[in-house]
Amino acid sequence: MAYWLMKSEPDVYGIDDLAAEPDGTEHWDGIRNYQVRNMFRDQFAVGDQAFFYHSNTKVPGIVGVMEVVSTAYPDHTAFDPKSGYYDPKSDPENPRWLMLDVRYVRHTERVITLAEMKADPALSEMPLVRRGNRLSVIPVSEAEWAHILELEKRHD
DNA sequence: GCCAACGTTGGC
DNA sequence: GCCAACGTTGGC
Repeated sequence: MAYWLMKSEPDVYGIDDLAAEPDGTEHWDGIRNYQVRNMFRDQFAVGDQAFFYHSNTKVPGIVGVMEVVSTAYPDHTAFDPKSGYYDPKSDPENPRWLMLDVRYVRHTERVITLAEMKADPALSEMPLVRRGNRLSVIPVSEAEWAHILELEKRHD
């Protein structure tokens, strides 16, 4: 089983939106980056766990946990000219972009902020805290996953 | 709102 | 196939 961190802007789609979905399940669409698409295609498996991360917000950080509940399949928003994610170079005969389904597991007890993860030597190898990283889906090692869950229990 | 970093596009 | 221009991401 693998672990992931998946970013979303709370103004667009946040952890509360996922929690409110029927069965807490929704597709993770709109990925338009080849590295992420390849991770979806080659590395994601049903049962994987993922952190829900709020980006582009006042206090960026991890706000929840979710579970991967499907393998990757074509992202239909790419076929829809009315969608903000429309990509004329993707068509149903030869889909360029993929999405998959995730299910809400829980909110974290508190926001585990980017600032504290950056300051933590145990997490210094995470692409999340590395300069210039722009991926919206990031692999997390088992050790990092466990460490972040420990961080969650710390309260100042 | 600014801007650094980086991916993509397209002319040549 | 190079690379400048452009667009996007996302922290601050």
